[in-house]
Amino acid sequence: MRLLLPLLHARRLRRAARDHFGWRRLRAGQLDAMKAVLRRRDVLVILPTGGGKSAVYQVPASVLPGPTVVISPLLALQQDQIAALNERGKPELRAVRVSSAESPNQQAAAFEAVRRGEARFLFITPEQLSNPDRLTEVRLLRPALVAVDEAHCISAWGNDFRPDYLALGHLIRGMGRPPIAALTATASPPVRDDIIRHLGLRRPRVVVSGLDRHNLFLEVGHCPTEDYRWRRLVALLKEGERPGIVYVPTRRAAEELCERLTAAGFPAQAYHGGMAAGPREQRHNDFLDNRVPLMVATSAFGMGIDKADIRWVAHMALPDSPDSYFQEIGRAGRDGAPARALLLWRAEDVGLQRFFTGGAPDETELRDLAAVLRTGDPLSRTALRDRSGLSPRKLGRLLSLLEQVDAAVTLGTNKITAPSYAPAPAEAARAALAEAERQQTVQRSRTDMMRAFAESRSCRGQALLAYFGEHMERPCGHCDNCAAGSSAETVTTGPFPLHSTVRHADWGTGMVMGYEADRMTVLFDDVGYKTLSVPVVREQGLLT
DNA sequence: CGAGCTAACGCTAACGTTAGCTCGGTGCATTAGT
Repeated sequence: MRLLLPLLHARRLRRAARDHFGWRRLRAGQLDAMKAVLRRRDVLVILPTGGGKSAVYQVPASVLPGPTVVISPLLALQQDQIAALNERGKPELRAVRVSSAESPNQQAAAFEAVRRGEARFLFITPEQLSNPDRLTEVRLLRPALVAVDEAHCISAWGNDFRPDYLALGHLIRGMGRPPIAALTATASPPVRDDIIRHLGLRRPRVVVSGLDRHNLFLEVGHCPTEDYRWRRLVALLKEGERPGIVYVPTRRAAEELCERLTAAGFPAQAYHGGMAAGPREQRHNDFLDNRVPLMVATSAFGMGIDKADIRWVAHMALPDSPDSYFQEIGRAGRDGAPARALLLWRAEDVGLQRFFTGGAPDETELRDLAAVLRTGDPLSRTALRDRSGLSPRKLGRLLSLLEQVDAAVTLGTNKITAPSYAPAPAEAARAALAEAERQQTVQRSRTDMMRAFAESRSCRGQALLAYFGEHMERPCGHCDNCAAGSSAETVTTGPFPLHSTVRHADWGTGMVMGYEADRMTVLFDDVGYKTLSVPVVREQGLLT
């Protein structure tokens, strides 16, 4: 019986995929992950190409005895996902949502539909769940599964931008701790660790597949001047392939480049987070429906672009990390036809990334805030803002740091206080500062890796995969360096096995991520990614 | 770090130069006022 169960699961899943979704085949990675979900195991799924990632939770959810809560970061994205499920017209796939876009009546109706079994999926944001009453309502639904879509947001946004992402593990425990399926298109080992740690995944089944995009040609151009960068972009546009996405670092650059391109005879539209919701949605849809051949956008344009025939993605600045870069170029060529990723970078681009990484927080402000939390009653965010005089953004960042060093805790009432085991304010401030520095060091090391990738003369496919902790035996054959013949033809290995743990006198312990020509990349716990020369490591015994 | 703006400077006045400053990404939810 024990041996039979997996077979039965596989049959049930295949039948559900066929009956509800019309899919006759499931990929190996997909089926493995689905079986794990059905066995009520936590899973972490990393699948770069769009098609089929949602299926990993949706197919098992359609046969599970209970509703599935889908935590998804963007309301627009939720809307598309819900529409896609409801269009199938199957009762097993009906989806509803609770968000600020619904009236209290609509929200009540959504919960009621799930309670009655008329809806199977409840879409919701982390912010909604951080409301204790809301969380209770969700718990009473007795969800059979929680799907965390775009799970890399935990790592990318949790620390400063959307702090409720960091609390997701607690929130899911608060809804009775159903099994969790975390899904993302890209997650390097430190991002995976963040996801597993913050969600509190228990011995998760990690499924990684398809990181090497064979049909995606990787190309990097170093640009000494802004004018050269423009000319390289124009050269790409003259080839005439459409549609394409041009990523720029700022909103202003998006507007300006869009205008300049249009004036130069390449009709384009701009997209960024500062636009009004109406035109923004309009442009998004126009792009999906082929009414916009060129989109000039900031990183706001990304998640939720489910379009298979994007022919290229160009970057007009160095992205902040290979994580972001891989996520953004991954939107090209999902149909499997040849597509291109062109990175046009200047050394000056790094400065902007340094700004975005943020400076060190003020130790005095941290200490004062920690002191306020320890004296008196728990306070709401608004009260804390009045008391401390800090801006909402800054207060959020400091609170998040203090929470991470056990100097602050958010209560069920959504009020914040210091726990009984909190360190003294001075100690809390010191620890929070150290934590902030650690996060910045790791982020800077990611930017360093991005720059190293841009400057590399070796195979780019290998370099990217090594960054994501995967080994590629031979050069990829679909990057500029391979085409130029500068990628090393021999299989490169070194003194330590891949993924083995090493120790460096100054940088502490780390994991061997990969070898590339005579260099090796190590991911250190405290200082992030470092690239070392293999001969030097050998001669001087740098690592043990 | 760099772009782009403003004000001071020089001193025939007009306007060119420059020092000093600010700003720069990603979104949920909520609220006050039409």
